[in-house]
Amino acid sequence: MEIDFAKIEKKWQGKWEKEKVFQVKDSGAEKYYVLEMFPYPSGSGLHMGHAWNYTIGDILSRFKIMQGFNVLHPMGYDALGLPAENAAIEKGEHPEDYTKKSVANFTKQFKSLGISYDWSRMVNSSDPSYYKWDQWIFLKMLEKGLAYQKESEVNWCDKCNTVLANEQVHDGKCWRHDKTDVETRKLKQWFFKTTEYADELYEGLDKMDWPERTKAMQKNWIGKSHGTEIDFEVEGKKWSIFTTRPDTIFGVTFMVVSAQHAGLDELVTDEQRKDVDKFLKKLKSVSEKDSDKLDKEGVFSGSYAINPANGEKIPVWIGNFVVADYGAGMVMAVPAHDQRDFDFAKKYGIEVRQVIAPYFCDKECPPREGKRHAPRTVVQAIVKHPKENKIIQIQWKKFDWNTFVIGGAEEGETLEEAVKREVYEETGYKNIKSIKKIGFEMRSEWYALHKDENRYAYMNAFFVELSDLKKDEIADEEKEKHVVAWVDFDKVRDIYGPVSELNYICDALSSGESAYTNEGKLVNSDEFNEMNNVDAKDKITKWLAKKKAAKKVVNFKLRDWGVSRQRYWGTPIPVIHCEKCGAVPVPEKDLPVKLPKDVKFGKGNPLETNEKWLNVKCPKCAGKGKRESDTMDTFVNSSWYFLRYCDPNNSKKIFDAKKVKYWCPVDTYIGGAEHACMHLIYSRFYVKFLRDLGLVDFDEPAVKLFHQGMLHGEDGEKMSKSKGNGVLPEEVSGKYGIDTARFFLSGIASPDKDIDWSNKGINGSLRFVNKVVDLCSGVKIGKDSDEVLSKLNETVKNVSSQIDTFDYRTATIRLKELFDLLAKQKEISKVTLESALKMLAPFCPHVAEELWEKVGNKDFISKSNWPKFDESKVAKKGQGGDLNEKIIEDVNRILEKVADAKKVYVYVMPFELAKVDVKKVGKVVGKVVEVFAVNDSGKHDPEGKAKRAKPGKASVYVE
RNA sequence: GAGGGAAUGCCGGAGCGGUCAAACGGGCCAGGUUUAGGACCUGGUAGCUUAUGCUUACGGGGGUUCGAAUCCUCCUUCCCUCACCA
Repeated sequence: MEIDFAKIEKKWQGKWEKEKVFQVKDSGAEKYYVLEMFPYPSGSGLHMGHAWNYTIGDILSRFKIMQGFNVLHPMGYDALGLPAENAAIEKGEHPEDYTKKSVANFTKQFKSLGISYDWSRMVNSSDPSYYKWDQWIFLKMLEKGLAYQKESEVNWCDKCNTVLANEQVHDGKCWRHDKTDVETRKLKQWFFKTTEYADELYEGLDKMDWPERTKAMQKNWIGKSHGTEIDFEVEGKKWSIFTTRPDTIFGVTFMVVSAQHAGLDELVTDEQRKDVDKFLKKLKSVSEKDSDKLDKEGVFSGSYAINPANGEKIPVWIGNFVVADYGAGMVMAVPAHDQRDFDFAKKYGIEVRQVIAPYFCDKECPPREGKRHAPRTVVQAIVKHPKENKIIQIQWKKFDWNTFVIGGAEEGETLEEAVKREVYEETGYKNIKSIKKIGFEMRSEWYALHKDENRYAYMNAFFVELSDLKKDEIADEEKEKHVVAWVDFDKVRDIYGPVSELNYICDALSSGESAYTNEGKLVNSDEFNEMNNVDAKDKITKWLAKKKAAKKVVNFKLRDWGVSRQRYWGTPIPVIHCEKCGAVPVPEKDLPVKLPKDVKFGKGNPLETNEKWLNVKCPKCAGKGKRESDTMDTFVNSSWYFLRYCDPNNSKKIFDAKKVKYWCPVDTYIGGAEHACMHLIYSRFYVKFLRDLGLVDFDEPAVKLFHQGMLHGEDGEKMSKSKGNGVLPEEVSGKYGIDTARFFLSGIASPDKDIDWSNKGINGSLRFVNKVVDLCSGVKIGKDSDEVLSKLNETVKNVSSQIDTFDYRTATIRLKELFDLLAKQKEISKVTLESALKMLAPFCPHVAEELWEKVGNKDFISKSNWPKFDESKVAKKGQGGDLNEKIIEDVNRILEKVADAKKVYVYVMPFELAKVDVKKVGKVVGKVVEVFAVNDSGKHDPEGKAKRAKPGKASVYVE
């Protein structure tokens, strides 16, 4: 039988619409809310990639309907935005008309895809009846102090001709124009206080069933960090400096203030003014080109700060690597223990003061209790051969270890002198070319077996170059102790005996000079010396707090959301500026503030070209007023649209709280990962705000989030008009049928992966669909074989859970297997055929409806009940079936392998399975066997041997 | 630099402690059908070899276990996100 895809698609789409198959009521059975991110209706229409995105949700939605849920599956348009306005500028078409046309076109295309949307609930954000509520929320935010205006440096994209939020700046470029540098401008802007919810936005993530990477991205973006605020006095003014490393306070040798800091001027002294101006000028000219590759640069401001820990006076520098609006915009620099500070200090010759010593405790000979020993200073020297690439290894005769040249420093001796002396004493070499310190002083602790005492060493490593091999005979006493050997420099890491600091020394030697950022013991830190630096963080904070110079704080990277845009096609901000009263909110009864149609596009903000709209009376004093001409960021519109779907036509309220309570939160939300830090954070913020207004009773917009992958063209490239690799749903539909394409795409890979379209590949799916059609027209209805029954039940079981977890790929495979088997049968029952068709329905809805009807049904398969499965009908393939039997089988097989065991413990889970017949098990092998039952918490497992016990499986422990 | 994810035949990808490595698709090879092509059907696609057989194989090294593609650990490589956040 041939199938006319175009014909049946039209037929069933018509029927679904006419019979309102997918329209839902706001009550009834258990609800399920499937949502795909609503699209921006562009003029170019939908391509196959879009179609696939929405199909992913459609499959889930249809499945949930058949499972008996009351499914809300709506669609709408995020219709405000720049492209419409740009089209207006380029083609002279009004954004409103452009949008209307695009929406109509999209809707037509959507409908021809046969997706299970309830079109009666469509929302369109460009409709005043929608954006009225954007304005209403704005007023509420204003009321609660969450919307505010401030003059600030903003991100400006020249191509968009408007301001961007921080989230919309990627890599210093505009998120829409990845070749356009974002500039900073000073403007008076409206902000939403997202920071008010920073902590909740951060902490809430842990509890959410969202993809790890999305949660990680959001965490990263919000950037919560615990630290200490330490007060430094700078020229008589208090600066609260944020740091996560209070333990390094004694190592602060300078301060760095951001070159962009607002209070910079006050810090610059007259003598330094010239240098500073020069520096700032240079920064400006560089940042345009390659701001990412900037070196750390700076200039001395002339001011000094007082370190509250020790009263020291330290210089304040101006640097290009400090972020102005994070923390205080000034940092305390500890060059010894922060790489950036280190680089900066080296460049400008500032002191590097060590306050943390790398600490090593010999694992093989750890210090013993009660055997204290006073610390002593020890030097180690890597001595290099004057000509060859070799170094000296001291091989100790009495103890089985090798070292570099090593020894204690004597009273009154400098470290260099000690090195010289030790080299001479141990090796006899007397002409040294250079001595170079390696890394920082260390702390090393071990138990010296031969002396029965603990050693605590202040260890210093040196790199020593000999100028020649002239040497004196060494003392007999030394000769007895060790042998001097030359070994390859490359093997430096292998030639050393059991001394734990080796790796640090070698790393420091090979990487050259750098800051030490790991853990260690405090040094040069007064009363905190020899304390572990991690413990010291808290101790020092408390100590400073007592002096009223510090407090523990939590800091966030997240900034407030700038929502003002200098463009036309957005939601007008409902504010009127009055000379007397300032910014006055438009009274609620006057909402919506509609966009005037009569404006001029081209230069500047179009809203300012309509004088009649612009000039109004102040609602407060009735004096002269001017409307706010900025509009809101379009992410405002998409932050709450999913709530409006629950009650889309309400003209009195934003929505009926009862309806939202029934439907929300969204159960499964599907959309691109690119929104992880924009739309998804904003809508979480909105939900929290609306919750605190008492309008909703949940904390997060969506229970589950799924990021679909992108559908690429056959060449593996992103589908685009310019590349000519786009695939249009209309064409596919005509050639293969939209259902065939759905089935094909479902079967390529997991829907969260990027996949490539393939004209060859779709043939395989066409073959399958034809096979199913042939089966339905040719098969003899009769009885099922056991094999068929088993396969059917197994398939129902698998496919049900696979659709739930978006494992569409495996589900299509199971369906192929099932239909393959059915096609081979002489006869099958009608129930079996129908069940198989039902499972096919979410993937191939039109074909399934058509065949459902062919088989003799009058109703819709889309509304039929999802088949149930019977575990007992699934054949035992050498396993399965009775768990008890299976476990006995398992155990016996294992026991045969471990024939020489004395005693065998068998663990089973869950608890109920303890009824495994012990005798039966033991008899087979003739061994002592004990069976334990284990529950989930590991109880009934006194010896902790059953860690590996898994439900339905036996775990064996052999003695 | 920080965080997240991944590595399995020619390719896309299943498998998530024992039954079982390579399901399922694509590609390729051979045979059948066919005037030919397409479509369709059958078999093959690590090696020995042609059998209801053995060997080698799940990025690499260690480990846990009676047993590891699967769990732990280190390393290598790749992808994504944020990156001077103190």
